[in-house]
Amino acid sequence: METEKRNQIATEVLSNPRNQQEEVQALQDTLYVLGGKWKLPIINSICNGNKRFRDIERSIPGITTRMLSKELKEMTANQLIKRTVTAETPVIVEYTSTEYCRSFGDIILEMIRWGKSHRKRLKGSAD
Amino acid sequence: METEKRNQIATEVLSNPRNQQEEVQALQDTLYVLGGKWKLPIINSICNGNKRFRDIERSIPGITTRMLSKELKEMTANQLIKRTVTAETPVIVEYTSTEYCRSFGDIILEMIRWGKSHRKRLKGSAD
DNA sequence: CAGCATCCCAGGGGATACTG
DNA sequence: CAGTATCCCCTGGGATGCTG
Repeated sequence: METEKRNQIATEVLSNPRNQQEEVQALQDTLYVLGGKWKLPIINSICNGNKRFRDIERSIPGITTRMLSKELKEMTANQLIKRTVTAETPVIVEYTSTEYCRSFGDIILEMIRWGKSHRKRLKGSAD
Repeated sequence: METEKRNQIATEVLSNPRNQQEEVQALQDTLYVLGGKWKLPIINSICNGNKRFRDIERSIPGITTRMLSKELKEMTANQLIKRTVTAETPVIVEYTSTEYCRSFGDIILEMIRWGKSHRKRLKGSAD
């Protein structure tokens, strides 16, 4: 194996230390926005067309109403999603994704792809 | 705006409910492996060629020795990185990425890209 | 259905100090 | 340099129950 050859994620960009600082910051920014266990699954769910509270809830294994409620509120405040109330006798609330929200699409796709590729490893090997 | 047109991240795949279950699971798997504040920055750092403890530490703003130590140990156990001891008078330890580790490359790239694009928004708007 | 309120706990994670 | 050890706090997040 070539010890010389540095492990690099990308090409020239990352080899520049000056750039690396930027990269790290950018990465941490993203991690900050996406922090927590549920934001990405929620975004994913809504982007997939789920609009109603219960629908979203059911589409995400393991989430509780409390968490969904909290995140939804926070994400609405952060312009990630839009909350719309339609009827009011039996209240109908709908959540939809904003452009901002959809900007996570590629990240989510990559993560789904990764998850699929490595599913066996998660089960196969002892922790 | 077309209410008909579902917000979709991808094309045909996601429109199938059967598939969606898989996607969610895959997403959550990935989130599980990558959980926490530091794993991705650490992976990124090591993949960028940082090998020594101090170097990695310095390359990640905000991380503490404790956290780095903990994560490094865990990630070594999980085959994400490899730990090699060279000299022993002044102990020299080097961390290098495994193939498995590098499989996160695309995710990291996407997140860096996102972070760069949305930097202004993070500062511009009040939380 | 669409949530809010409460209770409660594990553990993620920071600060600081110490060792080989 | 390369960590380990403690102390300690906060909050993410689960369970459960209640309201409009």
